[in-house]
Amino acid sequence: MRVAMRTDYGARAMIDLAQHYGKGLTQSGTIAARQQIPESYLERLLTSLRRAGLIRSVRGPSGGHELARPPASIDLDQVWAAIEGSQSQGSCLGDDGSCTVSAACALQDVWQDLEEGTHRTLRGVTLDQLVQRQAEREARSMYHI
Amino acid sequence: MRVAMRTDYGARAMIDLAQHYGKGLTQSGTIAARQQIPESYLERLLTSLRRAGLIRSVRGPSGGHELARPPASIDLDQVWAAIEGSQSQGSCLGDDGSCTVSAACALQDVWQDLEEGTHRTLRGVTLDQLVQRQAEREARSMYHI
DNA sequence: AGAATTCAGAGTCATTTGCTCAACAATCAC
DNA sequence: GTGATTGTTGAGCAAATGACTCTGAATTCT
Repeated sequence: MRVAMRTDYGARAMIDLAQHYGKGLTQSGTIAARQQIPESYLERLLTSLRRAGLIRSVRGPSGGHELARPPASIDLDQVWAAIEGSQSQGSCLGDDGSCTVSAACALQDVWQDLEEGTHRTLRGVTLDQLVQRQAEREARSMYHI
Repeated sequence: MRVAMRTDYGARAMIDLAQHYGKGLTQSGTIAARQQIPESYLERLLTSLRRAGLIRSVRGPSGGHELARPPASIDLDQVWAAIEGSQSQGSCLGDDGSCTVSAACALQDVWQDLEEGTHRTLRGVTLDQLVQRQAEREARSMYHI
């Protein structure tokens, strides 16, 4: 039950784009270098993010990527959904969401609570909040050195 | 980010044992049949649960398993820990819990929040609560038929 | 035309999952 | 004690997943 690498990659890429929002396009290679993400893997993630309508991409020389909307209007729940995709079903739960063993399975409620809790945690955490937090942290770490 | 099959199996097995708490030992084959879990796989899970001190096992003919403590004193967080084991690290987080990319990574807080939220959801959901819920659900489904 | 960049699909390699098998150890009935 | 019955352990396997790469397009700028 841990966060997948690609979700972390995707989130970091989005934060990177948020940090440069309004300053034109950013190329995948640049993001990959800054965030230490394998480039060819990142491109694949950017595709998912674009399909979800979170970023806009331009090809050709001097092409790149940028956020499709302002950082304040994008939260981690959207990023999560874009990347984690539609692969969420809980164990004893079938595709329709009901328990495959017992219709009275009390566990399905708990597993659903878990998922809802995840969404609740991620929802509301916007990219600009993260950019701001990051800036604060960096400033604070300066003093520590 | 979904609940692993074995966690669901383990939880169901524990509920099964809770339903028969105080009525002596229950054999793995019986649990496997009732909960529709592959028996040889279940035995392996029961070992984990026993190592965690959640159940007590007796071998030999008329052997079996039973809860080591009353169902009210065991919650899903303990079951989770027993089965999910010690394999929790979040993406950009190294073994020490700090971000491998940037010490100022704002994401690590979020990922940690996710994990804490999971524990918070599971903690307090005791086996006897689940048994009770299950009974209520079954009673309700009787009326529906 | 040619270079730089994104886009798309298949393909690789290692890990994890769900699960089985076989040998072993303990316990009970006789 | 013998043998049947049950739990315990370890090795191991097939399929899925995950992280990542390669190749070859498509697109756009100069």
